[in-house]
Amino acid sequence: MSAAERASGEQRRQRILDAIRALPSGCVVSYATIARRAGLPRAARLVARVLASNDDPELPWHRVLRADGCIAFPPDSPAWREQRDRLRAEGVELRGGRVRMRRDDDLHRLLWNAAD
DNA sequence: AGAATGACAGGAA
DNA sequence: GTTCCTGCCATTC
Repeated sequence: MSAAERASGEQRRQRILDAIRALPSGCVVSYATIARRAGLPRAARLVARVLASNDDPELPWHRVLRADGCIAFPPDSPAWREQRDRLRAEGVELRGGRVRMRRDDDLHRLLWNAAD
């Protein structure tokens, strides 16, 4: 088990927030990718919890999507539209209700893994 | 203490 | 491509 996986709840939360803050504008990744980046490869749901309880307005939460490219909120809900708008403002378009991110996700994972 | 819940994932069918 | 099912982590009933 890695050091990150042995970390306390608060430490895990900070690692996850750091991983999200590292996302550049226009870059979208999945919850699982953030979890991996935080050293917690099985904690995708924890990432969701952390985001749900986040209060930092500077956090680029809108760059985190489900693995299938869908926005995690209920379709057409206020939160869903807000996330779509924020993404669109960064040049990320939704096609058929989802973002084309197969390649991107893999690319960023590879870049991050390569950097580790 | 056990069950239910949620901004989830990955493999199977 | 899809939907379905099982596994995950932590919190809340």
